[in-house]
Amino acid sequence: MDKGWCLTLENSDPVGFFTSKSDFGFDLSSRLYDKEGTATMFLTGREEQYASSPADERRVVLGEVDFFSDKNRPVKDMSVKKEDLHTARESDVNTGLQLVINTGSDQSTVDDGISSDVEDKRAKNELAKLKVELEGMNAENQRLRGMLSQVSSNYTALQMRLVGLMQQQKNSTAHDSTQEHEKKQENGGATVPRQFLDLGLASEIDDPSNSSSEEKTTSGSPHKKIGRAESPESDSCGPNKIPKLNPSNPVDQSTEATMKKARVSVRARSEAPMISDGCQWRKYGQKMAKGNPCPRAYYRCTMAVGCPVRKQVQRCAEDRTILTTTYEGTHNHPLPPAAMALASTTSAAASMLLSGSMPSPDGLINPNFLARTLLPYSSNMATISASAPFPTVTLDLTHSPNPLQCQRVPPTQYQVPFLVHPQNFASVTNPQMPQVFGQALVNQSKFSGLQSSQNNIEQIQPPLHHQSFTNTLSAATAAITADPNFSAALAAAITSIMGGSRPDSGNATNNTTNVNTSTSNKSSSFMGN
DNA sequence: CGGATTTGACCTGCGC
DNA sequence: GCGCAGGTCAAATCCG
Repeated sequence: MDKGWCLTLENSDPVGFFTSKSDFGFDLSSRLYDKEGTATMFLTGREEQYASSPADERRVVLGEVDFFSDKNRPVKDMSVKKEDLHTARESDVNTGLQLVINTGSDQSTVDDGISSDVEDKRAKNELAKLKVELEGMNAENQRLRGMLSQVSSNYTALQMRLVGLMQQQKNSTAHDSTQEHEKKQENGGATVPRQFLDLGLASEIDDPSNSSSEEKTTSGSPHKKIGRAESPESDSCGPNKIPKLNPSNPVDQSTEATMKKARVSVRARSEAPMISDGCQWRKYGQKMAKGNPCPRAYYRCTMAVGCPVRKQVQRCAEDRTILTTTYEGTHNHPLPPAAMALASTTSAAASMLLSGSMPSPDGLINPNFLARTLLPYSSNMATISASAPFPTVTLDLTHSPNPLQCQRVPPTQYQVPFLVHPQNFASVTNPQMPQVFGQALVNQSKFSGLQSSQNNIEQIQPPLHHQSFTNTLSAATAAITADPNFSAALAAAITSIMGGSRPDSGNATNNTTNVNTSTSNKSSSFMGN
């Protein structure tokens, strides 16, 4: 014999037996309403003993409880909107009366004064709480903005200083050497600082040689032919030149080559033919790529003479709203801080990818900075691949932003406002230079109304700094506050990759780690909440 | 007219 | 060595 609870309707036969009150499926402190919500029928629970065997129908009533007596009612006259419970509970007990159970539970709108007050108070409390949270986030937002701009300005200053130092070094070596020796000094000098400056500032070291070789190409007569064997790979950052000039250092050779090849790829949804990334680009080619009906366009940075940075833009074959932009090379010119954040991020990522370790301790591309700068994409995916032929960092921005971001950023046709929203000034990336984003939309005059001439750059800069940059930072910092976990995840991903394969060791194999904060991903175990 | 884009040709690297 | 695909060049063309 078992003891249990018998549920009965008022003045009717039992409708069910349960081993405990909780098994009723709803609060026993209930009354039943008809569809109109008027007539009530009390639920009554009786404690009974009954046979566990179905054959034995005998029951012994031990006691009967009216759950609606004042003594047992948990909240006096608490009632619940009938619709809620109708849907939720009607199936639990089939009374055959199409009754609606009123449990007196606390989840619902209210139709009497007391519960109304309680609900109001609770709502107000929650509202106040949210306000406090919002204020906190705003404060953090402001703080991060300040940090971001400070880092940007620090970087710019440091970069300019480095340029000056390099120029100085170049000049001093030039005076002391023969012409042939000069060349060696230039290139040799380039490799030394790079060793500790890593990718971000390495571009500056490349500058003299880059500029000189590029100037040969660009500043010369348009009809002057540069030997084909020389042109593409004879860029100072090209892998073929270094070994000749510095054959005694194979490590540097491979590093140079890898740096040249290191790429940062950004996938984003955009209707525009090209996402704005703060740089000025000139299209120099277009090619049909195998396996993709969409042509691949080739662009070269024209913000400075001889800037070796190039990018490829191609639409995804599967989803043509997705635009894949791949950057390669290092800028040889300072860029406005407008787009520093993300540029630094990808720079740091690429740097780590290439160096096989966390960024140099100079602080420019330290993990914290990486963290802050990558966070705008926190709800998206960063894929870092060391697969051949080039180590590539891919920022996949095609995933939906997380709810927080949705709330903070007005919806646009783009999913990633920070990157491709025309008004927010897209900021994309440079694989190696922590300063690429800036002057976005210089080439996107159809969005901004700005012209894309060199002369306008200066005109553009003030609004960049004061308006668009602010917008960008807003978006960035908003995203930062939205997901504080992403940076650590990315750093872990990079470290993970580096642990498995070092591109500069020449044994790059398929070794891809995904950092995905928006969807579950088996390969990113470090992103668990 | 000057700068940007287009486009066909050419070069290079890689796999077979 | 050959063919293919990716990447680049530069003359032609477009456009403001």
